[in-house]
Amino acid sequence: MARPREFDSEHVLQQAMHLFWSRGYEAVAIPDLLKQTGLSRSSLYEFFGDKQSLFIETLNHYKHIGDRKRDVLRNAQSVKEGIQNYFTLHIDMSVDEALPRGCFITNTAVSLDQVDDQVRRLIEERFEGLENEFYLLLEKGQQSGEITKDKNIVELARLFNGLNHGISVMARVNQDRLVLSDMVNAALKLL
Amino acid sequence: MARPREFDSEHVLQQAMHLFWSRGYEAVAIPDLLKQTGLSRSSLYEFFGDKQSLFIETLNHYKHIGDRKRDVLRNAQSVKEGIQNYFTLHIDMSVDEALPRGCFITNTAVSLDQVDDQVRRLIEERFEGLENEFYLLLEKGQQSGEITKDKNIVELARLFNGLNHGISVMARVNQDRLVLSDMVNAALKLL
DNA sequence: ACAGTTATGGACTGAACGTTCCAAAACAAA
DNA sequence: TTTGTTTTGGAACGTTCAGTCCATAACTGT
Repeated sequence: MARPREFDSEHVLQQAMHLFWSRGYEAVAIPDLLKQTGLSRSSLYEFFGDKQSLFIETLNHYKHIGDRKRDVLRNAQSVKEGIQNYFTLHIDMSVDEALPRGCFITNTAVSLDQVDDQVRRLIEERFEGLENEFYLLLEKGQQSGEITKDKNIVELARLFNGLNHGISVMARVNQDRLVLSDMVNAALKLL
Repeated sequence: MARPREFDSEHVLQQAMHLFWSRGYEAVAIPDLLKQTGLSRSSLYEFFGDKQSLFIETLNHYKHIGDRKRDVLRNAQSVKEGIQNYFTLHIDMSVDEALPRGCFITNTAVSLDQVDDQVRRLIEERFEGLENEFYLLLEKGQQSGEITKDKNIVELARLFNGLNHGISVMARVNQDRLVLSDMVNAALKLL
């Protein structure tokens, strides 16, 4: 053992994530990261490799946030309640003043042209994963009888997935909770 | 009169728009613009001011594309047909290989944190405008009797607006037309 | 107290950034 | 052909970028 590090890597990832989340990869400069995280230049490169690697680590860090939302779907008592609660939480977080606006994954998806394969796969996986969570819940609903069998639950899962990203985009422009929840209220009438 | 310019500004705007659209403002460098448009450095600065001004001009140029889609809503014979046709065109363009993926306005909205007020207002105006187009069509539908009066058309207009941006995001990740049109098919069952 | 090890601060690098500038080029009018 | 005007090519500007490097600091184990 020797000199101990002066930073907490959870805190560093959190701060770096907030920067990338609000401004995007390109618009965040190393000095911004140093100031926000408190790291020295050497420590950043020593422990996180380079800007790209740190970015990927913050994306992975963000998964925890997404997963906490998905838990609402997984633990739902009913389909309607589950989807309603999921989107309530999604909207709450999208307009939370303590967080950057919208969704880090959605933001990154939009800048996908200039991103390497690892990031691309991460984004694709998260997109597919969310659609699948909606599908699984709807499928359970059909088995329990809550959702009639004539409903096309593949279509519905895809709509909710699309709506999720639509809300994330809207939240960057308009923080009016009512506008966002109106979208959900309309869509819920399909169930 | 003197030396005539060697470029066509429509063509320049078109090419520059494609660059900004696919990569975003930050990721496009001046040399990229010069190469793509064929302009010389001096000509770019002489006629378009600076990078930011050129960006705004390309955003305004893009409005024509959006307006062509909105015409489908404005000229619709029925609500269902209008919205169906709008989204068919929207999806066609979102995955058109001759165009950058998704929607330039949606992309820019996501990077709104680092954009000046002029761009912000332009984006907000386009967002509100599209929601309003949906609303006006739905209102006509209620007057004609196609849409029952018990439907909350404010909610519906907002849902379609959100869906529009959701599709734009999805199209950056997944170019499968079926996935995108499934979203629309599900939502159309609300009418 | 000392030796060994790891973390940190800050100077430094070369490349790329957006922007400016001016001499040369290319035309119209005389 | 010459004069006047505007466009163009390319060099040059200062700044900022991501990333490297090393002497020093700050600890642990002996």
